[in-house]
Amino acid sequence: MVPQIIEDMTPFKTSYIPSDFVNRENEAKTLKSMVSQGLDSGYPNIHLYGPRGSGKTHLTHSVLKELPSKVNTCYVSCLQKNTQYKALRQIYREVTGESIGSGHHISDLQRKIEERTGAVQTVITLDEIDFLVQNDGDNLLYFLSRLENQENIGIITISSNNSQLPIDERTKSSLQIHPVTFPMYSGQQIYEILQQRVENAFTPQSVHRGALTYISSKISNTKIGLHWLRNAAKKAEDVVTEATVKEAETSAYHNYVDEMLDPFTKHHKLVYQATTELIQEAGPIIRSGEIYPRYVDLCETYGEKSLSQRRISTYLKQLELLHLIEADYYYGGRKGKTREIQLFHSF
DNA sequence: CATCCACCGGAAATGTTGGGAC
DNA sequence: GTCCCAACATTTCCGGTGGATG
Repeated sequence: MVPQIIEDMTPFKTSYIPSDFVNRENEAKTLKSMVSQGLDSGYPNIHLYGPRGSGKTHLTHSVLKELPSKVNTCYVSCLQKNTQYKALRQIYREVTGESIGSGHHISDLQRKIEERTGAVQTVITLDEIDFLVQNDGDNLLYFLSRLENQENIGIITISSNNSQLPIDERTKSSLQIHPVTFPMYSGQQIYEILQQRVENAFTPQSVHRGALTYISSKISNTKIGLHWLRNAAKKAEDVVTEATVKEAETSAYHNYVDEMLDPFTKHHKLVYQATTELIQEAGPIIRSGEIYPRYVDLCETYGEKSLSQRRISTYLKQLELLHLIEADYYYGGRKGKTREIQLFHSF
């Protein structure tokens, strides 16, 4: 149900792309000029890097939307498409409009894509690229870097974790990547961004200045900010005050976590639950070795078959890439080989 | 200076699944 | 159908790590 004081929910949907990007004017200009250069003199490959909720994905979508329709665009979120095959399948579907089953050989799919992209300008966006590279190495990027008619193909990779693509030098140098860095929003900038959404969505005078100031002082991730405002609006009678906002803080963060974990498995969620439980009980820092038995307990209570410790180790790594947890690695020393884990700070 | 901590993380093995060729 | 193949999630196996401790 849409709260009373929200006139138009659209600016609060995750799919909403604002027409102008407050405080991202420079990055927008850079990206636009790089991509439009591709139309006649060859597409550069671009790597976007910046903190979560700093506008990388949204800005990319808005720039690609403005390309003429003769240019093929594909968007792949590597959270789910974390192997070469799965990503290629998605690319094939977006380029041709036909979907393809799962039982083919990678080389068949590669050949089909090579045939289709040779003559047509194509821009491929690989969002959350770290998840694919971590799981499957640089096979996909290597293939893409070797496609015929490179000047017709633009690759945009997006990462919140690595300012450089974490891949083999050989592949990297043949890709010729132009980095674009998104700085973290300041409190003032977050304030302005949220205010713009509020103006478009809420009834006039329904959000106090103090409410926005409080949120902006706490976070720099716009995605969390939007969850926060939405939750505050649900709780509010007729006006969102600083008090309303404080009341909504916890639930807003929970909603954010739910959204981040949505594309992942039940076991990722159980690992996260085990971690937060332990942190609540035993202080802000825990060891990876404590998490596994707790996770197994949780599986038992929910009637799930638990996965191996080795598997959970990679799931923990993924929670780290999502910036839900932070980990310090020890490779020996008195503590042995282990990770010290805490919840992610500095939102 | 040898030993120990404690699990990281690479590599190979296993089991399941869908597809094409016959 | 049957057979073989590759993709994929997961398990199994195990070598490796370096500061503190005695």
